[in-house]
Amino acid sequence: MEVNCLTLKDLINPRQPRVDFAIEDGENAHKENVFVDRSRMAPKTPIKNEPIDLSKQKIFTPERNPITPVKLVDRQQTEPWTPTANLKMLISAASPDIRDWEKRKGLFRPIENKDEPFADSLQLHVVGNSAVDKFEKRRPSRKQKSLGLLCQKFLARYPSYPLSTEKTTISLDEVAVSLGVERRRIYDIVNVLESLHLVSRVAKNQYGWHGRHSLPKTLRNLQRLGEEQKYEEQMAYLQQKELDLMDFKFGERKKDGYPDPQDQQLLDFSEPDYPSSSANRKDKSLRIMSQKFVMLFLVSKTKIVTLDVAAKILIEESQDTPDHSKFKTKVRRLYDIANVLTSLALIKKVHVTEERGRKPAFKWIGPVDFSSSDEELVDVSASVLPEMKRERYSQIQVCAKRKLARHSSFHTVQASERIHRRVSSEPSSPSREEQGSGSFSLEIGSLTAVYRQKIEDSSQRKAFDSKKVMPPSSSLDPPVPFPVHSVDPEYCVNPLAHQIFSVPQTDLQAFSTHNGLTGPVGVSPASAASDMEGLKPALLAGQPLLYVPSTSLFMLYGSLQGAPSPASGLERGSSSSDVSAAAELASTPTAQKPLGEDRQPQEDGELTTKRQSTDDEAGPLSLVMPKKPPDSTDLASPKTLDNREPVPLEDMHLNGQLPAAKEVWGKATANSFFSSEWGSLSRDTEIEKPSNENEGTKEPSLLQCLYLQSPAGLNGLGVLLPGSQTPCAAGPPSGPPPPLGVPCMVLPPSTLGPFPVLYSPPVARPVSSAPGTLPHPGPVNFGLPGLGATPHLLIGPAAMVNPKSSTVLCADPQLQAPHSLDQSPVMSRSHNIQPESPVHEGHPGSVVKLQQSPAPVTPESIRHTHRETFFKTPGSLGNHVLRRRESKQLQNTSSAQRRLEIPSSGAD
DNA sequence: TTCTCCCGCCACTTG
DNA sequence: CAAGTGGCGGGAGAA
Repeated sequence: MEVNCLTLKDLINPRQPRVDFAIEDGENAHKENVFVDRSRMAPKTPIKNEPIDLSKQKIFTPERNPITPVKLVDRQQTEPWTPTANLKMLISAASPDIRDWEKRKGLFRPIENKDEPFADSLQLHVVGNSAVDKFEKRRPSRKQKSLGLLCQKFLARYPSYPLSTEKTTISLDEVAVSLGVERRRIYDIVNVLESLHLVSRVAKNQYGWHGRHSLPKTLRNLQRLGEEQKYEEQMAYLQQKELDLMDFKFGERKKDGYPDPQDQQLLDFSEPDYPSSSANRKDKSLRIMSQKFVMLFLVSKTKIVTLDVAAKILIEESQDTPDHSKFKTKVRRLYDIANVLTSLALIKKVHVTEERGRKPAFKWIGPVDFSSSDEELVDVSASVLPEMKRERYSQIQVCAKRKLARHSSFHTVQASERIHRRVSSEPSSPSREEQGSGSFSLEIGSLTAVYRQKIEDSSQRKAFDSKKVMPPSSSLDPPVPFPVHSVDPEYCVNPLAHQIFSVPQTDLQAFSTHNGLTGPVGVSPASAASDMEGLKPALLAGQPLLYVPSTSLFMLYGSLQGAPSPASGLERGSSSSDVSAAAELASTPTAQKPLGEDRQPQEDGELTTKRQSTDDEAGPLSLVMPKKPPDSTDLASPKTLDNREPVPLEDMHLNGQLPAAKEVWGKATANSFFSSEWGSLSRDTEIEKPSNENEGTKEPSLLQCLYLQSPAGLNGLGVLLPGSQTPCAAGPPSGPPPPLGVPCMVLPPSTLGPFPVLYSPPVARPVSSAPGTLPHPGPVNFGLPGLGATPHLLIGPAAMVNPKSSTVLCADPQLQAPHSLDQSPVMSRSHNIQPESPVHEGHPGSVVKLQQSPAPVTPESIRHTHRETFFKTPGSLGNHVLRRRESKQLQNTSSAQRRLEIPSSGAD
């Protein structure tokens, strides 16, 4: 006990150097090492250990914790506890996840290494100081206990796209125990997930896991509801109004402009209405809030929602008195929701800088375009929001209409004025949408303007500087230098979505700025930042690199507009310049995509979808990142994989993407965004694959693709194909080293010009037995040799790739095929082979597709991340994975899939 | 200081 | 009535 106390003190006063420690340090080092190892062992110990709350961990001392046998042992060994040792122990005992996470960060190693070899006095100090600090870092921090991280862990437990056959039930108790948190926290997660229909309550303490199959529908529905509710207008109104927190703080409602009580009532479609009949409101409160919150994003053209605005809207709807406390409470809830949504890769944190200052906000990074036929919408509406009965729905609609009627005029005028004032200068001519809708479109006028500016402004840099929306400087969003492979690290992180991310110009610029990327691609400073960060790196590793010439592409892109793409092109068609147009599309889902995107042409769906949401992104370049392919590892290593379920999304994406890509290219339309997810998802949903095989096939979708839209006419596109790729497509596993990482890249020379890119594949990947490993982020290096106009890029993944990996890749194609099932096998193939596809050759659009190699060798952790979930935390994942394995259902399935996959590769 | 948001009390629901 | 749910907001870690 005493020792422990000392330790704590030490922690508190790290500075105090102790001679004792000095000596001990050496020991500690060893101990630590040992400890670490044990910790690893620990996971195997009954999960029960985990149950301990992280929060409690702080308090608990080894002695107190009889639970973990490990500790006892450790303790004995390490009698001379040093703060470090203590911390380590605590941490390890606390949660394997954390442990892993930290390990990944490399905290331990450095320390350990240092300690062991040198037991210098210096070290002593070091230990006393830095070491302690480090330990503290290790100590479960608030971040580590964050709902977002917890949610990731939670999500990691279940397949994003479970087979129809597999019915996964979630036991709240079990989950709480396994995740080491109290059930209350699980409710928070589950409620949000439920709002999106990812889960549904089955019985007491039991939820059913549905996965993301219906997510597109749900979002579509929400979007529609949001539109009906005129959330966009409300947002614009609030913004314009600039209701400050002040208003709420003081509990004063502004008279001016503010809707009178009556109006509010009209506005309040929510509370009373939503909670379906009998259900108590409370029950659904968080769910409803979540849905509304999502709606705000979906209707927002900028796809950015500031918390204050969201909170205000919620307060209004709830008819709560707008006092400060209410506001705070709402904001808290919004954070809770946001954390979950972030874990789902649907939103990311950003900050909006306005006149008033910087405001916390979130940006929608999930699928943007779910437009579909009306009928679907209708159907969906019913299914998606169970709580919301149709009646309600109709009521809501009515309310919304009324609301609009009342507010619109008022709203419009003021908002418009204000916005104009801010933005007026904006160069871009208002898209018809904007004009049509009036100022609303400007909801975040400044932002919009900024983005627009960016787009239009040839000098992107300026735009960049001026841009008001910035990625959170903090952890999540470091303005990443061009994201290497994943466009935006943040985005990348989310790979979940596999969504296609457009590359913001800013990013591009930044990228350009950086002459070359070196080092692990994935690792960006950003990664370091947040909890997510830790994960990011892993993700990155798997992902391919993308290089996008910023400006040039941009410019080109703009020019391209002209050529509308036929089919799916509809949405895209507006392409280029019309960011706004795109926005429109986004906003008005229904009409636009009448085509039956769903099934058949997944392509369509995909194509349709992702236009980039907003202006900002409007950039011509769109990157499509399918989620990371399920890791090669998955494929490769059966073990690791098993836990997770497959990652259908990816597959889907791939399939979809390819086709889409083709179309795009063919059409020469510049921007095409697809969300393969959606398209794929829907398919999945529809088509459920009963057999593991199918899943297995899905997994293959490892590939990540980047699309750079290039102007339609680019003939000059430089395409780089890893030689291996083709082969891969062919599928011979063993063949020449398959190109894992990036099968091919097509870059318009012009664009590239500015950026010579070197892509050095990660050097040898760890040869780990693990199969296809993508080059981790680390390995990839970009250099800027001055490439000429000629094809700038090169990717040489193939060389890098291990044969194994290659296999994986090959396997992927096959796997993918299944997805493509819906479509044609050809599609699947094509995507693999893309280079081969005609599109590549002739098409103007420059597309860069990178397939990622799946991945990481080792790891489960990685794989997990990449896979469906993408949840960032790689580290944590690892543990989870293990746990997962334990978990029955999932494991089995996944394992099966894995197996299948492997074979497939073998077949190749 | 502000932003975040964990934590857990306690009221409401449900079985 | 006990257990399950989850609203709510204090208060503290992070930035």
